[in-house]
Amino acid sequence: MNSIVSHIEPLLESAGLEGPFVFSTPPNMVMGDIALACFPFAKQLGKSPVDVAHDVQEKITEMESDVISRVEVSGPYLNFFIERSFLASYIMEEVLEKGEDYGKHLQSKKTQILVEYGCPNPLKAFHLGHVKNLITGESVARVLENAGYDVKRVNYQGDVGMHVAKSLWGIYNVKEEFDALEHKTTKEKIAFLGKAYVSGSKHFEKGEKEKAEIVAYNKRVYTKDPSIQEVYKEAVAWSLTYFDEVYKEFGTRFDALYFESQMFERGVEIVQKGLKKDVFTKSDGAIIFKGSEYGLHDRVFINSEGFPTYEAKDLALAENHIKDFSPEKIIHVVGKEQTEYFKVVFKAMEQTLPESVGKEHHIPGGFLQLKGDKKMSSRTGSVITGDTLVQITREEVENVMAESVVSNKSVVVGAVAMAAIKYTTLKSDITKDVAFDIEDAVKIHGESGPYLLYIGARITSILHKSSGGVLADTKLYSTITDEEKRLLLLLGQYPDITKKAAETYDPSHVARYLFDMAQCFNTFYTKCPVLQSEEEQKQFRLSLLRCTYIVLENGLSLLGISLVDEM
RNA sequence: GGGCCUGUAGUUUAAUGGAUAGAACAAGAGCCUUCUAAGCUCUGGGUCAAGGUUCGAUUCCUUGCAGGCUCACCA
Repeated sequence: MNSIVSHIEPLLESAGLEGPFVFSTPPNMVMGDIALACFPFAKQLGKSPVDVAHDVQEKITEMESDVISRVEVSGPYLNFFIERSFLASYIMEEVLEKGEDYGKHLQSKKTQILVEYGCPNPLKAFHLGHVKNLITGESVARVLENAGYDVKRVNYQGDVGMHVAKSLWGIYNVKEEFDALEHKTTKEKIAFLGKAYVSGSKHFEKGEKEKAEIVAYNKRVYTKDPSIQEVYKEAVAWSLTYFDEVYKEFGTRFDALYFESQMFERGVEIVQKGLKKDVFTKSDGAIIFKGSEYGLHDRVFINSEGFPTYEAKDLALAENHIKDFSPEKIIHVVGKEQTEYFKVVFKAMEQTLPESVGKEHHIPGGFLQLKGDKKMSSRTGSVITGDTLVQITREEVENVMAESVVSNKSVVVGAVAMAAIKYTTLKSDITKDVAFDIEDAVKIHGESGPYLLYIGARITSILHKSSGGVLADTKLYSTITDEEKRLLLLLGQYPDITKKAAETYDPSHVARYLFDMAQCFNTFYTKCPVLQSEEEQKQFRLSLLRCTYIVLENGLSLLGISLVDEM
């Protein structure tokens, strides 16, 4: 739309209007292709919006234009009808010419953005919340790259802290089991660690004695007590190996991995230094930052034991981010429950790390709410892990594909399952909670990943049967149907959508757009036969298919979803 | 209790202050001798409540109601 509009604007200006012009899409395609509301001009010209619309319509109708076939007035709106052959050649040429670059943008200068996401905790299960975060973070990164930013993916993993202590307690509680796992598979090791954590957590809440033991483990981790190093390091290594597999499976990778244990000492230093400058204050043996003086709330940065809290470690992390890269922005894709936390930490950071000012941003991710509207917790042990989700989804896909004969079926099943999971995660506003219903997540009908993959398979199938032949020819075809026009208009909007997604750090715009586009394609598909039509029309439609495929592929790649040839 | 956020069909959701609030699922009725029916077509059903600002409010403001998150030694 962006580009087509640039052909309409001069007409409006010669009709006496002053920009900027804000165009929209009429509610119904019968009314027109592109709309302009005349409210803003009413004041300028001292007339009612309806009169303005009529005036302009009259003037534009008198002008010669290859772009506009006619203009209609509907109340205060001007509705433009684009010349169909112009629309077709204009959009199709651009899409075909740019190919995988269609919908990409350039920034005037190369700006680096750090995107932090992932952030699982070693020694703890990789549950659905992590899956959501991983998928979302990767997609945000891709959307920003597509918008011309130099994106660096960073991950911060919590290898120290109470959760680790709980797991260690659980491990030592059944140490023989742990030892026996040495040569077993990663999956078995991880299952064990998950259980150890649950066991530690339960005992932590239950008994005072166990609680004290766990707190002692926490201290031993911090003080690098030699007696636990071997087990601790081994268990962390298991987790990290597993995470690598998960990252690969979900199609993500990181430019840098940071660990909480690395931020420990520097975190203390920063806070101690800040204490001398009165950035922090002592309170009940702890060192706190008085967020309350800034309309926020107070937080402990170093506890009364002298250990840094997560807050202090985050200060050190930020320092590392800025030292290791040269970001203009650092985006933390983290759950929205940490919104208030980040406000306080960023405020403290303004003073401990002045170069961070204006760079740190928190993108609050919604929760993954289970159907029973309970926030999922890995404490209860009744969690669904990422592996389980993938497994259940695969089974669902296999059911549907029971009859179909495709080559390399298990690969297709995997791709379709992954598309289903990713699409469900990304289709709604990033900050909103995703109501997670396992039935819904594995959905492969309606607004879903597989629906999108399906149109890709349909297109591939037709192109395959079209007796080959490269169709570089974007021959103009004069009789373009309504379905074709609608599809063309949508294809033309794709670059606007990717831009909006980057501006709002929200890939869901792309997800929903692709669904609209796919719906539109399916209507075209049922109404407009391709291979059976006569030569000139067939050529045109084949080109349109290729354009649709390009946009589909580009858009899906921003969501981290790959197409399949058949399904 | 303080702060922050959110309330849209039965469910999950969309809508720079603008046209008849748009979809998906579920429900009901149709469509496969024709490019993949994981599809298409049709039907019913919705803005938490009350005020206010505005030519115009799902959108902005106030109050109420309901829910979520958070508020010192967890991450």
